Order: sequence, then C-alpha cells, then structure tokens
Amino acid sequence: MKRTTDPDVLLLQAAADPTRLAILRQLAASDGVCACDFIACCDVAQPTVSHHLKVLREAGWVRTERRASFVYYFLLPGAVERFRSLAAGFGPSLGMPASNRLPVLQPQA
Amino acid sequence: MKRTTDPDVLLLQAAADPTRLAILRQLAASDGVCACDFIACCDVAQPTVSHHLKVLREAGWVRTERRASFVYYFLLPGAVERFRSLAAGFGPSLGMPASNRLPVLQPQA
DNA sequence: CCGTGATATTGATACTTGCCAATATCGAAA
DNA sequence: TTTCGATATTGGCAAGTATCAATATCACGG
Repeated sequence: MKRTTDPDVLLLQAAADPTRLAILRQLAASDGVCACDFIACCDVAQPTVSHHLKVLREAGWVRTERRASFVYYFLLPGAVERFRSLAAGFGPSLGMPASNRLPVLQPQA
Repeated sequence: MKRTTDPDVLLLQAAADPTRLAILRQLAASDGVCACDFIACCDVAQPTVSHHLKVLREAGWVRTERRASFVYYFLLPGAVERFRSLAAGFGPSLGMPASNRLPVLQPQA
C-alpha cells in the first residue's frame, strides 16, 4: 500500500487484514487477551502474530500490559470510537437509495 | 496482503487506501459523481483512478451508471451499512475503559 | 546464575499492490 | 464511418507486506 499520514487510512489499513481483524474481534468479544491466545485463534506462527500485534499497537488500536511473563492486549476505546465516527461520516446514505435523488447530469456543473 | 474471502476484510481492504477513501468521502458528500471528477480530487492519473474505482466496485462499495459518455458512481447503501455494523460490532468498549474491568490473570483459564 | 517458557526482533523470501504509459473500448456527434 | 472525448484494460515496474526460521530478550523459578 502507499505510504500515507492520514490517521483514518492508517486505522483502516491496520484493520484490513484477516489475521488482525480476527485479533480485533477477539478483543472486542473479551478485552484483555493474552498474546499467547491469539496464536490459537489465527492460523499463523508466533512471530507473525507478534508482528500483527505490533502493527495494531502502532496504529493505535491496542495497548499492552505485562503480567509476569505474559503480555495482555487491550482495545483502545479511542480507536473504536474513531472507527465508528469514520463509519458514521459515510453520509446520510441510509434509508433512501441514491437513485431516488437527482444526480447532476453534467460533471463539475 | 494475504488472499482472503471474508467479506468484511474485503470491504475494509477496499477502503484502506488514501485514494479510495477520498473517493468514498466524495461520494458520501454528494452521491452520484462523474468518474472524471475523481481525477481532480485525487492526485493520480486517470488509469489509476479507474483502477481504484474498479476495486471499490468489486468490493461492493459502489455501483455505476452510464449517462452518455460519462460514468456516474454511487455509494451502495448496503456497503455503508455493513461498514457501520462492523464498527458497531467492535464491542461495548465505549464509556468504561478496559482497565476498569477485571482481566483474567491466566491465559486460556 | 541458569534453565525455561513467553514474547519480540531480525533477515530472507514470496506475494500483493499502487502506479503510469500505451492502448483498447465505448458513446455521441459530425 | 470517422473522429473525438471519456473511461477501461494491459503490461511492467517499484514498493509494500505477510510469512516463518532463527535468534534475541524478558520474567520467573530453581
């Protein structure tokens, strides 16, 4: 993907991967998950899980907390909220199908 | 990225690009946009815009409609809705920070 | 201090993706 | 039909990324 600085795009890019979305979903289901548990849920090796967790951390999706030799991952509520407002920003396009509105006929009119 | 069939991941992947997010936002602002107008909004050449529009179409984000030699793009309300429920599915993590809840101490307990 | 289990980092490789020039296609008008 | 403007497709390259083996680090128990 192209390098970008748009925080919304960075948030989306981090979520737009099967493994990482599975991780996010597990965190949404029960927050505070040990890193070792993600190895079971996703069909990838441990270093790969660690890599994806790093991506999520750097994108601001999760924070970490050490307990003994385990590392727990937590969803950052701010990220969830940002994601939701991004979705909410996709307009009032609900309810009425777009074809019911009069589209302009000339571009840049 | 890894090949996947998860429709949610496909939806996210399609949106997780600066050019395509700009396109989606322009559509959210005023639905029914001529393809030629996207060339101005995004700083890329015409074939690149066409490529991104194809990605969005195949991901189910938009539909097209020919008028004369122009092609108009419309946001699919279903896609917006799917995107929103995806965001909504990221848990009740709003309000109370995760650290206020008691996380398990032993993995897989 | 040493061994062990958990997690992170490194390095290499294969795959995917964004980009544009050139070209093809399509619709309308001459 | 020929031409022209708008859009799509092709082909190739450059860059990004997912993956894992090997290795490093970290925290704890002995």
